[in-house]
Amino acid sequence: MRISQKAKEETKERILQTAEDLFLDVGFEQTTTRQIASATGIAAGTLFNYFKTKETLAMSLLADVMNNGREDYSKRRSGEEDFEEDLFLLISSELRRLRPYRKFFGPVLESSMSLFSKSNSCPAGESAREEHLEIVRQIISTHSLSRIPSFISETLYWSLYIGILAFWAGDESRNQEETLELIDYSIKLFAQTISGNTSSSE
Amino acid sequence: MRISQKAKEETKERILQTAEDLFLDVGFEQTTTRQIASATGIAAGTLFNYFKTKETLAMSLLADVMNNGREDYSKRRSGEEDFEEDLFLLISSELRRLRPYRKFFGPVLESSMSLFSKSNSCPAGESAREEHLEIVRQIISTHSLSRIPSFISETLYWSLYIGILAFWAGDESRNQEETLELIDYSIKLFAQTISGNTSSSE
DNA sequence: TATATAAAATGAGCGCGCTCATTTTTTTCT
DNA sequence: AGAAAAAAATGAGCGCGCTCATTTTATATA
Repeated sequence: MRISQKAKEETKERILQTAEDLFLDVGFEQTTTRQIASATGIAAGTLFNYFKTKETLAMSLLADVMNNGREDYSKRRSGEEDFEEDLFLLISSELRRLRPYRKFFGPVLESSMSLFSKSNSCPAGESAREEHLEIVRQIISTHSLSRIPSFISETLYWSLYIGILAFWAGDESRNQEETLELIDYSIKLFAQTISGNTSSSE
Repeated sequence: MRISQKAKEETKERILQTAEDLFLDVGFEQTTTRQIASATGIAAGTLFNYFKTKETLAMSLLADVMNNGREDYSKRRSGEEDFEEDLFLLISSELRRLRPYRKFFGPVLESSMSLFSKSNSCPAGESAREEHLEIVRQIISTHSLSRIPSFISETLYWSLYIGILAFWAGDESRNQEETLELIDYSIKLFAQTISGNTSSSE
């Protein structure tokens, strides 16, 4: 059992590596699961013993990368940041890691971390979202008190966050400066809402 | 040419009607293009002479409905509304019309009006977005002056708007009260950003 | 080591969205 | 009306993601 277990792990790694290469090379949609399988040296059907869907495979790849980004964030964080700096550090840490995968990021996340679909049956995507949101919750609770329902603040945050990712994926401005600007505004906006100083009609 | 033109229009209408029935009955993904074709009384391939993709067909359906919503908005608008009321009227008018299609709204919009993909080659979706944004631009320009770059305000708005639609599509609270709450907060949030009273760090 | 059992790999094949060479229908021209 | 040209409908077939009955391999038991 020991040997086989290890072998399986290795195969899974090999699939991920092959898929990454192909996705980067020819894109997500253009890469077929048969290509991935044969380049890995396994049968077409075997791939699906390791990953339920092509989507899941890709998301698994990207979730890993985003996890790394979140680890970077934890390490870089000094604890002295204010609310907005803290959020900025989180998001920019993720984006830094995601940079090489920008090319096929859009198509994958569209369906995997999408705003729609209650349970999209892609556990990697689900947990990536949950872990990201958990950090955001912590940032909120350490830095301020939210007077608004948590389902509201989470939905608002996730909308803005996905919006940032989407914009970033297609941002052709030099060094993605426009993305940085968008992040700034998004965070400022979110901070204001969270802190509850709604200026009109209450 | 006259006769055939009219016949084509009718066929297109019949396809749309059949598709609507099937999408409502069994859902978007569960309905096959072959089903739609045969229920309409045309060959499988013929359907694609009228609509480039299954997606386009569905989006065409929904874009129509959203156009109606926007017409409702224009009619209901008194001109006395303030900025936030005006936006609320726009969004709620659309949602009222979309209500019957909530069931298959999510899956379709996910790919058709998505935040990702620069040009998704679904003209109906593209123009629905453009027309919606045009109204928003007008609302902004009549009610206030925006001090922020327009690509920022549009991106922010669209993120929030898509977030609302997504939440709404899955909102099981009585009368979608939670959606109303989300709309309120989203608009308030957007209004603050637009008006430029960013309270911190400038 | 031989046998029984469980785990993993396999690839033919399904149903899907969609294409395109061919056939059928409609329009135009004399 | 009949022939030529243009437009539209057709359905066999492609390549895709994915399934599943079968075969192959690894493990446990004696």
